Amino acid sequence: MEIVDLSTLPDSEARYTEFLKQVCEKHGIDHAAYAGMNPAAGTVAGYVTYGDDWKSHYQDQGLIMLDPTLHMTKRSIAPVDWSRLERSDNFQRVFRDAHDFGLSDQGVTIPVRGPYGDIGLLSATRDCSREEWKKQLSHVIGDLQSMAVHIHDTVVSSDEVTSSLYHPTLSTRESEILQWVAAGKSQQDIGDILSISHRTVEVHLRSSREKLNALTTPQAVGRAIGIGLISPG
Amino acid sequence: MEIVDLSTLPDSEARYTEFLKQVCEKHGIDHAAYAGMNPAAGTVAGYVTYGDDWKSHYQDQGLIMLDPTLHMTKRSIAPVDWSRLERSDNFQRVFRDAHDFGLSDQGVTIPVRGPYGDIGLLSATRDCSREEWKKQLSHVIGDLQSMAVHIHDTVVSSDEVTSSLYHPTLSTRESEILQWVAAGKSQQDIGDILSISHRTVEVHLRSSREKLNALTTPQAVGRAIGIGLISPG
DNA sequence: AAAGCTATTGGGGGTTTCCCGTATTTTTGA
DNA sequence: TCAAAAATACGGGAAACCCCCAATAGCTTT
Repeated sequence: MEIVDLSTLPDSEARYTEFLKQVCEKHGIDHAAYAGMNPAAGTVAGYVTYGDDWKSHYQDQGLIMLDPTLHMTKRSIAPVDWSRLERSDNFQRVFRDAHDFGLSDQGVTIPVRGPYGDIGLLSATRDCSREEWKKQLSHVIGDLQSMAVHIHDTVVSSDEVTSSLYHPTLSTRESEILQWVAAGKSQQDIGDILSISHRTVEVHLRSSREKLNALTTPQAVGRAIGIGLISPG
Repeated sequence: MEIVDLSTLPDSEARYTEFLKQVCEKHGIDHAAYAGMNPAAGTVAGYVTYGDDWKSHYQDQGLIMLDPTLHMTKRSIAPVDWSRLERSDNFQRVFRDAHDFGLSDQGVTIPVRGPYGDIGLLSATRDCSREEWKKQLSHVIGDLQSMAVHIHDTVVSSDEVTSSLYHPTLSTRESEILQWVAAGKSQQDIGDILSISHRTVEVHLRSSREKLNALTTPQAVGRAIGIGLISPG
């Protein structure tokens, strides 16, 4: 397998879509799409080979908020065949529209995770018979997996916006206190444990929330666990 | 590519090493190793095809604490060829010993991440010429990547199954509401979203806490994520 | 039919958290 | 080197959360 080195292509958004097109041609796929997201930073970046009409429709209708090929697959470790999503209401909703734009509801999405909570999703879709799709998938899934890793690795290491918000580094006190919170302690408890005021505990929790871009402490705890900064207590 | 379904093999630790052996045979690899870890909790589970002599040496010398094929690769997104680790002091130290046990210092490690901060590392090693290794790697890297995902997915979900007997079952509403809490919503927000009273939301949260044996909601969120009942929002 | 679980709503009141400040020390960057 | 930023620390007051209680309804199990 030869990997097209993304870092050697001209430096612009176009190189990613160009890469996706090459993946399509190589493996006989109709369309490919990549979505890179950083939940802790709240950022999403997407590159697709779809037509502009579908792209604008997708954008206008806010389908990104309910697209199950994003929100279901991002919780998975292994690739997810879209046939496993068919029962979802949102799936019906998104792909009922997609049909009007000549897009198939047959595809697969491959999740890739980085060490800081970042998630990459590479999707491939093709309009053909079920049997043909299954056969094709078994042949190219390994390659697609490598492609997914490659593009995600390149995007997160090159995207300046992402990389600036990339490292949510918690201070010693912050992760220490957040760990106690995950262990079920109150701010007063933690203050007693660390021999500081419970007011101070609250300040550290606040800055932890800000760094993790979390609205509430429970959300911050969840994200910190997801990233691996703390463990469930 | 045909994937050996791990879940159909006899239920024991042996099936993982058996799987690794099959990977070796299929791709002409000397040895394969898998390490599943929870970095925040500091727990590591490993399955290897190495001989018992090396295993005990590795254990006795505490090489797990400094093995760069674990600690360097777990920060990477893409597969790491061990040639990139050669400059590390710890690499020299670990593999100087390895040579005495007939193990090669030529290999690759593939990192895989799950949604709960869990990390799986699949390593493959072979004693041959540099050129031969590079050529072989380019052919099998896609398959290895799929294998890495497959084994990590299986290990993680089987751990869930084994521990699910000891874990509670949340009702639909409870997990639904807990998921919204993990997404940073307040009780009032959730009540509006679900079109129910915020008092009802609080009741469900309370029963969730009781079922999860959690003192606080943040702890409940953390545990639910750790168990896999919800995902970080 | 009664018991048990889930889902729903509400009152009252204590507890906890959260947002607004201020201040000192340490670290970082220009 | 010196200023800016971050980390650490503390407090008042408002908002949110949590605990005790009671009540209704649907649905499954015994």
